[in-house]
Amino acid sequence: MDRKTSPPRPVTVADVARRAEVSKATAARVLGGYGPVSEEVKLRVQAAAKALDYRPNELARSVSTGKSGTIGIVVGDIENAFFGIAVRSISDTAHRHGFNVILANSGEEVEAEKAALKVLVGKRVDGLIVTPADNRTIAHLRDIVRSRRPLVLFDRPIEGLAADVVATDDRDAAFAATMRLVAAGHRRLAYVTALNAEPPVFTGMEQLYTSSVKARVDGFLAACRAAGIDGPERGICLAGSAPAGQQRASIERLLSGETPPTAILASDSLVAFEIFKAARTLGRGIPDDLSLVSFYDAEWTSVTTPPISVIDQPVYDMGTQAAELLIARINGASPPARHCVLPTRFIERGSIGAPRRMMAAI
Amino acid sequence: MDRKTSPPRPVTVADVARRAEVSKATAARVLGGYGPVSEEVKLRVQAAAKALDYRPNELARSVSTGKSGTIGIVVGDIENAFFGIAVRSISDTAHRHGFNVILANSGEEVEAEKAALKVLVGKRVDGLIVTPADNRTIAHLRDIVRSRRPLVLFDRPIEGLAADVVATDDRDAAFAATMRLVAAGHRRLAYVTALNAEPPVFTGMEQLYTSSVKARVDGFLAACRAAGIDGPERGICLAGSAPAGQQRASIERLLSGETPPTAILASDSLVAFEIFKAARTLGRGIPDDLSLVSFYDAEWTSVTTPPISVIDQPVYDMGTQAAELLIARINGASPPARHCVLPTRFIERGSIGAPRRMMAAI
DNA sequence: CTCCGAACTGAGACCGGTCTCACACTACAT
DNA sequence: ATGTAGTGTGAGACCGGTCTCAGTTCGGAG
Repeated sequence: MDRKTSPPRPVTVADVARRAEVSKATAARVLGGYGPVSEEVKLRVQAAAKALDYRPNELARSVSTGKSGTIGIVVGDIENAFFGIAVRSISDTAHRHGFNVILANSGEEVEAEKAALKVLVGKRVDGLIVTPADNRTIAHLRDIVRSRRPLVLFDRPIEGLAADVVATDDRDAAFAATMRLVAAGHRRLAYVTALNAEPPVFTGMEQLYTSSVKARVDGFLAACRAAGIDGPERGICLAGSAPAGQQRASIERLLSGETPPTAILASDSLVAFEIFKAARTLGRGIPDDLSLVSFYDAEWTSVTTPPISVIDQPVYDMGTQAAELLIARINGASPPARHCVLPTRFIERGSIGAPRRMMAAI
Repeated sequence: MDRKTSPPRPVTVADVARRAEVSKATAARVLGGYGPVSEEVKLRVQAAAKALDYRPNELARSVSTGKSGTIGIVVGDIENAFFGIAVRSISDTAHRHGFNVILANSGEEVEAEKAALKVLVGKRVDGLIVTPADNRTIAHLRDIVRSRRPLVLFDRPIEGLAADVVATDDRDAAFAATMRLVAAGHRRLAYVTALNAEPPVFTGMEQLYTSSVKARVDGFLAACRAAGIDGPERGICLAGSAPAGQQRASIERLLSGETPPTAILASDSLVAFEIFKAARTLGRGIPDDLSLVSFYDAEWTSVTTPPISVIDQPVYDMGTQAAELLIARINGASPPARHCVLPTRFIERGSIGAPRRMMAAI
């Protein structure tokens, strides 16, 4: 009967070894499950470990093996359901393969992203999954690649970076959705994204510092041009994200302009949410006064009146895919950088209508 | 000009020391920022570190200091927006205090929770924030407390466990919300939660294995009794969670019964979401045929027609609070276990109406 | 001019694991 | 009997940091 006094100093292999009356090496073999040990000794050590309530110190293990059994995730914002599910999916897959997950939030800011990466590398994660906040400053990502630490870019490719990528067919999806709006008769289209810009006006593609958004805008513009709409760039609205208030203001300004758009493509579900609320506040009916399509099939989009048409992204699959690519590489695979593009699915609901005549003019 | 060959073996203090022509101890002092070092040597070491692109190995640091600078979070389900925000808030607060976060998902299963805890303890996290999945099996949590590792229970208190708790006034909130429904004239009330039970029928309080739900049901029943409603237990529906299909089925069964409830209090926003959809599918109008109130002010609840009345829980604050309690303890504070109860707020929207006469009868 | 203490530095132990190696000891072929 | 392959074990180096402790150097006080 051993008394259960709480040990202030955690139990180590040496403690177990002493109790089992074997050498530290032998105890370590049993506890670590690696060397050849006789059945009898094994049992004795296990008993000792149990009696002392031994808990292996994974950190010490990692420092001597060089593997941490951990993968790092850096996302823009966990609050965003899109990333929430991605994290869920990545962590499910990771656990299935015996890995753990350290999570970091960049808040879509490069500096935070850099800091997070530094910490994760410091913790010697075996690999990284990152949604890069800004494709203009990527030196820190280059460093990761150079140091040969497996890296998977999630949702946002970066050209010229030799890392695996899991993303969706953003350009095509945006193109198709825009075409759908055009087919409904719209000529005054807007694309609204949460990107920040100073001043908050679209002046050119080089402003679009997250690659997925860039691809989407590209698809949007291409569709507009294909439809013979001129000056579609004017419809691009960088609504900003930082303080929520600012985004709402941008959106209300967009909707209250002299010639407001009759149809909007929203870059993510948070923006779409703001648009939906703004439309309601301003008394614009959907789909009569305004047609709306959003990226990502967020929960709320299916229960509004009318429900919102969306471009569904297979987030869960994306996460699984990303984790699997990463883990394969961690386990030694080293094919050239792969670029996985997963297909999106257009879900038509009730938010698309024909533009009103009076508004359709000009 | 040092050529930038990628070093397969990461750079260590010893490498830096060699290059700076000082002892390992001195280099470590500079790099770790702890001992007295002359300005000149400091610069030399820093230069060497930079040239070699030295990245401190936090694991090694942790194993010798005994502190990991990391806190572990175990939540039921990150996909759930409630937990998403909690995680966000905890990780924000943690970073502010120089801590990192390791995340684990229990999927609301005790076994997974145990496993997660084991891993986190293995990684020597400095403290833990946990939403216990089941208050009937808590030996593993007891172990944590016994080992003196700081632990904060999030959202779900466990009686008799000497750990800090951050939760909301669940009983009061449920009581008040129920009273509101009663005041609207309802006599056939239901409380729907995602808990699993075999068979899926409510037989007694001891079935309610998550403490927050227990408190809420308690409040619900108390309110019903106060209103003189008899047999309110019959209104308690354990809809289950595991396969989503099962939950929906339970809810549809509840709504299609002979004497369906005229008002429902939903235990979380996911359940409410299912109820909302089921009501729509079955052609029950809200609030005419059915009044609905949900715990947690999820995004979607404000944009439905009608919008849903909710019991708003200050999740972000709860997270911050939990993280702060934990960090205080990690930093040495050791007051007796505290129980922080944060107030909820009832947000009345359009989902509460009077019961129809014909349905109100009996 | 000596002595004392403060400031700096290096040697080496230590944290808790892994892992290499040498040394039994057995067992079986020669 | 000897060779030899194989198994189990212990001693101790190692991983990459921290930290103690014993010098060394230097300035200023006595």
